Formats: sequence, C-alpha cells, structure tokens
Amino acid sequence: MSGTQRRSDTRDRIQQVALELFTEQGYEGTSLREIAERLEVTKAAVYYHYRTKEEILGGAVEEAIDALDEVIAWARQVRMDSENRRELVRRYAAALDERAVLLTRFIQGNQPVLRELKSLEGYRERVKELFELLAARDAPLTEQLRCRLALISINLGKLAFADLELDEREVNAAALDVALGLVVPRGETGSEDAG
Amino acid sequence: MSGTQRRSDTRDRIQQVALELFTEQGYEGTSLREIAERLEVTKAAVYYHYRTKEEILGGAVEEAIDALDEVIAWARQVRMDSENRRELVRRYAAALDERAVLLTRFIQGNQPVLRELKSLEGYRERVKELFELLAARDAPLTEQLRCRLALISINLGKLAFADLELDEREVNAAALDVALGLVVPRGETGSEDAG
DNA sequence: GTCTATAGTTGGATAGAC
DNA sequence: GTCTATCCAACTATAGAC
Repeated sequence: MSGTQRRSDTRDRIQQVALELFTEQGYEGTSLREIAERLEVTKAAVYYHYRTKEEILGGAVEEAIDALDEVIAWARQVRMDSENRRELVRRYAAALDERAVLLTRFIQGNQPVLRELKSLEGYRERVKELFELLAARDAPLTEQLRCRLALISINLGKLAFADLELDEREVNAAALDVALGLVVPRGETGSEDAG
Repeated sequence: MSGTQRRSDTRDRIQQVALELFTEQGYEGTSLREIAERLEVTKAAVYYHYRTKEEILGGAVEEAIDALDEVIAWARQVRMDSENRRELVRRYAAALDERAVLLTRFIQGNQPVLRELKSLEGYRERVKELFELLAARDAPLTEQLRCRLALISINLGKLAFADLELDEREVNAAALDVALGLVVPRGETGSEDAG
C-alpha cells in the first residue's frame, strides 16, 4: 500500500516457481535450495519471504480456494436444475486458470504428503462442497460418481495427458463435452424435479 | 524351492508393509526406519532383503503388471466390439485385487516422485495399452476421454472415497455401472463396426 | 539372517554481516 | 532485502560383529 511493490515481486515469483517444481518433482522431492537456484537467489532469501516451506504452498492454495469460492457462491443462489448443473461445470472449467490447474494437478499427485498439511483442508472442503452441489447426498450412488467424474474430466482435459499431443483448446472442449454428459446423462432440459 | 520358505516370509512382509506406508505417507515421506519399526526388525535387516528402497516398490509393481498383462492378453485375442469393451472393463475391475488397488492408489497419489523410478515405466505402458485397446488412437477425443474416465471410475470405486462411508460392494457395483456406461454410451449391442 | 555402529549426504531452518 | 556461514536433524546405505 505504501512505498515499494505490494508484497514484493520476488515473493510472487517464489510462489510461482515453487508450485511448478512441486508439481514436477513433488513437494518433498523439491528442496528450498532448488527453488532458490531456479530464481537465482539464495535459500536464505527465500526464507526472508516465507517462514516455512509449507507457507509457500499455502499462498498458492488460497488463490485457488478463492476461485472455487466464486463458483460455490454462484451455485448456492440458483436452483439446481439440469441446466444449472451444466452451468456449474462450465464455471468450474472456467475457474481453473493456469496456476489453479497446476495446483490441482499438484494436489492430485501428492495426496499422501498433503494429508498432514493444514493449508489444504480448506481446499478439500470446497471440492467436497462442489460435489454436493452437483449431486445431492441422497442421490443414487451412480449419479454421485458421475458428478465426481465430471469434474475429474475437466481436470484431465486441462492437464492434456502426456501421451496425446493435441491442441489444448480441442482437448478442453472435449473434456467439457464429456463432463456435461456426465452430470446430465440424457437430454433433460431443466425442470425434471419439482421438489 | 529347497530348504527354507521360498524367498523368505520377511521379504514379502516388507513389501506389504512398505506399500501400505508408501500409500499412507508417500514414497519419500516413508523412511526405511519406519518400515523396519512396523515390522519390529532393524533397518539393516530390511537392507538384507532389498538392496534399495526402490527395489521394494519394484516388487509390488511387478505383481500389478502381471495382473494387467492378463487382461491385455485376453483383449488382444478378441475382436473389440461393444460387448468385449464392456468385458474388458469388467476384467480390469476384477484384476484389481486388494494389493493392486493399494498400488494404483499409491501411483495416483505420488506421480511426481515416481516419474524418475524405472520400476514404473512398465506399469505405465500397460495402462496406456489398455486405453488404446479400449479406444482406438483415431477415435474421437471425447470417446478416448470417456474410456480413460471409465478406468478411473473403477479405481474411484475401489478406493471408496473418504467422505462417503458405504458398503464396499455397493460402491464397486456403482463404479462398474458408470464405467460400462462410459465405454459404450448408448445401448449398442456389439457389431456396430465391421472393420 | 539379523544386529550395532557409523559413514556420507542432504534437508529445513537460523544468526548475523552487509 | 539479500548474502555467507552454520546448526541440527533425518535420511539412505554400508561395514562388520554375532
């Protein structure tokens, strides 16, 4: 707010680079030395901006939580008919910007390590809430599974799996297509339940 | 084959316990000391049976590979119509016994660490081959995605996600149901392509 | 086949100069 | 705000006694 850059540029660069390395090599597989080297600063410099390794991750997680919160806030104020379920999936896909996708991929690939990190409890809550908004707790098991798979489909698309080298937008479109088919199996138009 | 237990009982117990701990805490998050302690032996004793930490994992991976190879071998000798694609999914589900599920979960949750472990190349090859058997390389993107999601669905079911506490068999049945719907979207009966 | 002891690294984190 | 230097803990792995 006052003189220098807000929260220093280095601080943000650390977060960005750390998340990249965490995703590539895993959280425990990435040392602060590596992060520092990639940024061409020293370990101690990193420690100036973040008190612990976990705090670096925490910053990135909070940004992703904010993005999910926007989707949740929207979903809570509408009636959850078929069309709005589809819209929720679209908004989820849109909310996953580049850094959030990186985080999602990181979380999926580092679950055991992350189980003990408090920074991620909030994130998990949000994902759980999205699932429950998409499929009521008393919905048939198959429907709940399909809704989970729908969001996974979006993630899969964004990650553009290693072996298929294809146009990113094309894959994203396909992923969205599949996801939409999963949350609304038939061709229901939007007023099937009047409960 | 000769006097003692074949390959010693301890060797197998190490593998079992190691895989459990790797899954719970991650590969790098688990030390050989912990493995040894859980088995009430010493670190050096573990090193007697396995030369490296990676080798412990390697043993478990090979078992899982064998299971997948059986499915692949079957799939290669049949014509891949709709009914056989469904059957492939069923066989994949059946091939995932308790230990293999543990391994699958482990692999999914530790991808960055495992990228550098040679033990897993073979495993990844098999999974890729299963995908290609299920959906031809020139199939529409959405179909390829659906087939991937089908196998993921089986995994999700087996892992009986944390928040839903339900009957295991019921979840497995639902997962299989969803998976079957994904590999054969409509109600196709089995001879749609004569290529 | 299992132990003790220890070598040799590397990690996260801190103190204090500049 | 960034550095050098360093502490301490933990890890993988080995050597050699029993």
